Amino acid sequence: MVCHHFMPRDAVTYHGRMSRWQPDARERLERAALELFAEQGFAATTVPQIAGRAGLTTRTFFRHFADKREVLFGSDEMFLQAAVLIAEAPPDADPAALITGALTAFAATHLEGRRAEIRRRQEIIRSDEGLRERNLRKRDAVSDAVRDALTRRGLPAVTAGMLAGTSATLFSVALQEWLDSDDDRTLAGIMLDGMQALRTALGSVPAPAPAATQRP
Amino acid sequence: MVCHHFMPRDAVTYHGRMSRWQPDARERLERAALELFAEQGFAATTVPQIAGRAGLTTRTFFRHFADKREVLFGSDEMFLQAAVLIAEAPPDADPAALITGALTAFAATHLEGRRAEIRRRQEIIRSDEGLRERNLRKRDAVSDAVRDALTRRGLPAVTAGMLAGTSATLFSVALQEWLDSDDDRTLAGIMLDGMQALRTALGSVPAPAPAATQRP
DNA sequence: CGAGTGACGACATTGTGTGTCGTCACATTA
DNA sequence: TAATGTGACGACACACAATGTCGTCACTCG
Repeated sequence: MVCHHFMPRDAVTYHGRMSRWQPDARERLERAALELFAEQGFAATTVPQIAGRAGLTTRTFFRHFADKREVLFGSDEMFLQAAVLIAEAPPDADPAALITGALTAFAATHLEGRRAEIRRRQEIIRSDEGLRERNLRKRDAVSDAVRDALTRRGLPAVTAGMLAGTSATLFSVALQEWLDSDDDRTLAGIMLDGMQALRTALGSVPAPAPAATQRP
Repeated sequence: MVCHHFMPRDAVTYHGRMSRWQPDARERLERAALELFAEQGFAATTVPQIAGRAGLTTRTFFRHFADKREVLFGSDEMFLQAAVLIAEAPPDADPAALITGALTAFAATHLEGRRAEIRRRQEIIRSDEGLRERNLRKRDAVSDAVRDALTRRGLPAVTAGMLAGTSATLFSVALQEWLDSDDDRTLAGIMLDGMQALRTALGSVPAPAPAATQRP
């Protein structure tokens, strides 16, 4: 019953009319969460803390993000664009080249050049089990999208699944290597190297006998 | 302050001395959870319900499982045995054959022949977002173990990472195909097919020019 | 000017997960 | 046989996550 009739907190800078609330609620929540996670860790910060720092309520936090983890992955729809690149490529392109092409293009657009920033984010994710799970889920969503794109191109289900999974692996391994390295190797370069490494490791043997039966 | 001095519920069958509590608490919890999940879905069943059906308390449930999801993955340490197979193989074996060998051996030991049972479990997992996440996390743990095993064999980091990720993908894709199919194809066969499909999809082109630059 | 919409605050409630303590069967040792 | 762990569990309390519901207000659009 006690409605405080909130006026927007001190309006230091505003142009035009004043809304009842400051805009950018979602972005404010993301920033506040990132700060608090860096300061005291993910598990130790509560949703009320995040909302409080953003000048909002707990309920509003959950209106913008499905759960506490999601605030770190909220602006990640862009990852699905890799699948779009594959779907829109010329229909006769080689699948493997398609994948490395989409991945390197995506890297050049969104990742390349901001290694420090991404490294900080990855550090937070690595620090918490739940966040690692969510990260895997996001990766899997992209893999699913890639698989569908490849399937629509006429590839058989198993092939599409294997290629999609491989692309997710390639992205993940290359990203980790890129973040761990101190020199200025380009992410795209690491990706090409990774793909080549897999090719040689896999192609070295044309699948002879049913492999040494190593049963205990 | 009200301790009920619980004696074990009706001891219909028991041999030897009677403990204060029935044994197999963990197994009882797993069975009760599986039943309830099948009856009313994962999200709709609460931990108190599970514990109640098992004749235990909520607190005891969380002594055996870290969270509600884990009750479905509790007896999965066996998956790590795939990594052991790889680590113990002769040091000069081919990495790719090593992976398919370990995977098919594992499948033959634990999966092959109980498709219906595994299908029921997978159905529950597929029905809930949180369970899918946890499933991915388990898969990733195996992948990590495989990567370490390959690294200890002297493979470079990127190659080990790519091969480990590929093995996880292969397992996942093959398992899904196996569960979806009605005929009696063997899981090991599907795995070999999947590996071959990836090989041809990847090896078909020796990486010519830097791939058609498909930048929007 | 009046109805609709959308974003938010306020409040209540359920469920998850944890800390803490007491109880008792069992094993160990004196 | 008696004293002393130890381990598994019940009982209780509690913080926090997440959701449902309602009221308030600014902003539209007719």
